[in-house]
Amino acid sequence: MNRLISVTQVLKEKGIRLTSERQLILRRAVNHLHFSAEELVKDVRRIDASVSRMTVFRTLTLLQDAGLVEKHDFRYGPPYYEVTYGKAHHDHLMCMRCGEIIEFQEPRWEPMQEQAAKRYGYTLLSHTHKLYGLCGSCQKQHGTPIRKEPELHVEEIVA
Amino acid sequence: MNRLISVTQVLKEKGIRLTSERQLILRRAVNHLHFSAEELVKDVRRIDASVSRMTVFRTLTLLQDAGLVEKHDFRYGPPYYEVTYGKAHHDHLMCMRCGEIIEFQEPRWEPMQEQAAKRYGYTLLSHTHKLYGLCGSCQKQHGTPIRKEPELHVEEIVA
DNA sequence: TTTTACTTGATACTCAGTAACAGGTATTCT
DNA sequence: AGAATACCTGTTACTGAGTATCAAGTAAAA
Ligand SMILES: [Zn+2]
Ligand SMILES: [Zn+2]
Ligand SMILES: [Zn+2]
Ligand SMILES: [Zn+2]
Repeated sequence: MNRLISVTQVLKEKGIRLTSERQLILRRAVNHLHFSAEELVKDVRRIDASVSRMTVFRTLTLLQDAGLVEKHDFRYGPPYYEVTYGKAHHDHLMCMRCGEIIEFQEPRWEPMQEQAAKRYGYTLLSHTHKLYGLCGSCQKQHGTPIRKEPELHVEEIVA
Repeated sequence: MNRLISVTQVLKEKGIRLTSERQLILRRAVNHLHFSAEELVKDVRRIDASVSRMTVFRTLTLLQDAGLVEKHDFRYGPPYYEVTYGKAHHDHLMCMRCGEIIEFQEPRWEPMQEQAAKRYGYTLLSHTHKLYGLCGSCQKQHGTPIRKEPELHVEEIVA
């Protein structure tokens, strides 16, 4: 898996020790697209139950500080994490009913945000832009109430 | 206070009972711009300690469901609430150091988001767009580290 | 007036983490 | 190699931002 190798590479360059726990956590993280912390904990512990919840959280913040992982607060469901290393900037579109998350790019917006910030004397450092709606198939299910807890589309274990 | 009157008006029209607790909570809420739930609890209880935390939370969700209040998850600090009733749509710009929150409008973006969603077969229902950076005065303070917990600019009590 | 519905406060619990701390591993120094 | 040091880990306890439950109180409807 290419992405795993390059991520571990970056960690080595930053002098971050690559313990077996961290390796496992990384291996599982790059296998998901958007995952909650608690999901990652379960996923990791299903493979090695001796790895503690704490270590998963600690590794997650480590990776965030190293700029490899980003945390996204979506309005529905828990915060999701994403291994962004090697991916181009993108924003997110979420279905409020089934929880599907689509990543999209809108290059025209990016410079406009910088300008907006400048109008108020700010230097822009980052931004989040999230769209919420109903996906094609969920639009058809008129009767069903909107679920607040989205299903996650998590791949099967390929430890 | 005009805004308070029109907000209570809307609640009456919706058949929501306007108890004394709710009146106090509303009165305090419209007095703040962006406030955390816990702040509102303290603020309300400073005036009437018999009002429970629960009631404040319940009223807050009540107001959200009625579409009068919006919750904003900013990346730094706790979630903030805002009485949006009577205000035009706007997005937010936050200083990562001092926590200042600026509301701004960018009418050109709004239709573009609809289009972006449509490209993926989605109907857009809402969105959040938040910019993070450093305000003018915080840009000058190079030495000081970036604080994660922003100071809140809360007005004095005018019960 | 009696029944019913809504609202409240107290208490307990959950979820997503953080903090403190002691024991275990690596790394570095001598 | 052995000692000193730094880093990493698991356990336990705690926090913040709520949610769930439930009994008692209050208001509205019949
Ligand atoms: Zn963007
Ligand atoms: Zn859907
Ligand atoms: Zn907008
Ligand atoms: Zn500032």
